[in-house]
Amino acid sequence: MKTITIKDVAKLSGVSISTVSRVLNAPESVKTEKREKVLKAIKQLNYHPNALARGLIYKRTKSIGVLIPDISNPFVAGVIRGMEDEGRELGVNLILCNTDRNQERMVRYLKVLKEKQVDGIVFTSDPINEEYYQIFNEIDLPIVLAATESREYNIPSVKIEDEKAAYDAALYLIEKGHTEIGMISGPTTDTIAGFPRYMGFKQGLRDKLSLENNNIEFGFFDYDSSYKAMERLYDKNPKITAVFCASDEMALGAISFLNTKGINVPEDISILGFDNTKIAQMSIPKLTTISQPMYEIGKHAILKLEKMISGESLEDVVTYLPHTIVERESVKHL
Amino acid sequence: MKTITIKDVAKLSGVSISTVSRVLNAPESVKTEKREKVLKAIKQLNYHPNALARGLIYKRTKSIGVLIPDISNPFVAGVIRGMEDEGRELGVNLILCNTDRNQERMVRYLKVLKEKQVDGIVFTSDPINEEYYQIFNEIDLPIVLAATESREYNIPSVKIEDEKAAYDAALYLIEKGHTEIGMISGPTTDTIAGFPRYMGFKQGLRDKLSLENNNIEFGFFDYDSSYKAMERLYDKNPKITAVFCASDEMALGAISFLNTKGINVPEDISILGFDNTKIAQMSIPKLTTISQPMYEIGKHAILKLEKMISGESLEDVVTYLPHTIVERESVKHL
DNA sequence: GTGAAAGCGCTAACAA
DNA sequence: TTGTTAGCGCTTTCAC
Repeated sequence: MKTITIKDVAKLSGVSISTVSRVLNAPESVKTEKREKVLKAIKQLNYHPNALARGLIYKRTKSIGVLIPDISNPFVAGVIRGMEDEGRELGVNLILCNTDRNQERMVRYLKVLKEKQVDGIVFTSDPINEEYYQIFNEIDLPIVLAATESREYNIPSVKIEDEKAAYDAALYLIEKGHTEIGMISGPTTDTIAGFPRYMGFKQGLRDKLSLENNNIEFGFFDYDSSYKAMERLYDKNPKITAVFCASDEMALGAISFLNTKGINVPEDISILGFDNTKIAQMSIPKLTTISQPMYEIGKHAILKLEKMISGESLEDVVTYLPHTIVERESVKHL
Repeated sequence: MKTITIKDVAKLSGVSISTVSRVLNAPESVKTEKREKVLKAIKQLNYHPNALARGLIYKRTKSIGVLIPDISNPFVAGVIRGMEDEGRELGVNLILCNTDRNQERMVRYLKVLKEKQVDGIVFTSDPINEEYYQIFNEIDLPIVLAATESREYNIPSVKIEDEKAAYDAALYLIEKGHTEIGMISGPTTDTIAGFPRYMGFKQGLRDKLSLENNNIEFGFFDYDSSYKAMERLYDKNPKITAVFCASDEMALGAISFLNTKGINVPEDISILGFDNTKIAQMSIPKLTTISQPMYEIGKHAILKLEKMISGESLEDVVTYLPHTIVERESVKHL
């Protein structure tokens, strides 16, 4: 299968390759008659310009690399969806890379992305440490963080205010009449979704209930660890009437445990989730949850990255998108 | 930020660019001393070979385009996960394209993928019609279908045997003692996940129960339409003791409806799902479901595509991966 | 308005 | 073992 090039088009239409190039890039600069001939030849030969050759000249590939922990995580998938849609709008494609939080793998990906001349990188969802920062630096590509941030290294980012969201979560539960409130938190070593939500929650209770809350157990944002955390929490304090979970999946784990004990949600215990992924609408009961604008986070991240790539200045390096509380069925007003 | 090239490395290490190229591609053919010098220069300059220039010569980019309906669909995400992992193994990257089943969008994507010189395409999850076939033909790139197939056009594909899976689903329910069985099917116009599952199910009941089943309602594989379908089904025949749903999400929709009626799953009515996505493990009750090997489908698709790209012959154009039944809690043995 | 030719960064003969 | 050079497919001066 011979690859057909601009030369073939030129020959068939009886013009020079420059003219063909012109009808591709500045059609008005070519006399109508010739232009038509060229266009016809392009159709006839089913010619597609070679983006590699173009990229070599333009130094822009309209491709960007996306580093994510795992595409099968619904939250991540939601963010990616927003990125892809915005990418289509802007004519850029996404190269997907699952890191599984494996640093070595990330370094390898970054290397091939650099070689493939991607215009930029968006890094999603994971905390940034000194080492990551070094790696980003070395690769020397525009980068934006989506659903994560890095104040100390001043990398552009898009996310919600997690601490405030958790604070609001606490307030919401209090408003609903709860005073004996528990939390299933992510690990506090997680500086994005763990620690800030933990802190925000505690602060909310301190401010409104003047109480130092110790009804907190920990898991890893997933179903199983949360199931067990709920068990511990219930053992520790069965008088709890509401628990705030640091992710929707955790909320489901908690509900599942309570279900085995014959404890009803929300009649006996209220559950408040976090994320508002699709499962929040499909569980029984449907989850009341802190909604993160996953799709918007993705869109904004791409938008911001494009600005960086094209050298525009950013209005704000760190942008916070608003969270909301989506009320469904898992929290009861006492 | 000047892009540094093979020339810079050559100059710094005092050799010709060919030598640099050699240490990159056939290190043993270069004398140790020079090789070390070159390697040192590469490190020092933080040089990354330009994959565009390479691709221009090799006619191979180690990138492949992935056309999916929607990444936020957990089934699709599972398949993509498998593809990406296999891709990493083989050193190829995935360019993600959400089509939302929009043909125009698909055509545009295919065009830019062609221009970007991807080595091949994997098309996921949607039925193929005459028009699609034409489009694929025109683009003239190796293509494999994942979780879909096209017998008439003989396009290589990887999926399960949907009809047999649905047949097995019917048999399973019968084995569990059910005789009054319903189904919530996808649209029969869907030639992949709709019609075959519908047919397989009916055939199962015919073979084992000698009965022409009419307890079938239709939805679009999603929660809401299935919720309503379950309502219709229950109105039509409240004596049903089991229903087979054409997707896990549908199963959840059905369960949700039953729940509002105070009908317990599986005590009063058993529910059998399809897919075995993550939600099947997180619902109450946990879903007994027909498991599709999403991850494996993805891996195999990439493997097969790579074979086509490298000109190897395929053992089988159409490959069927085995499905299994994962027993959890939503089906009761009568 | 159009064509010839240089050059993007690299690999692969071909010489030496 | 190494260097020189042509050429991958394209855009872009620079003449005409």
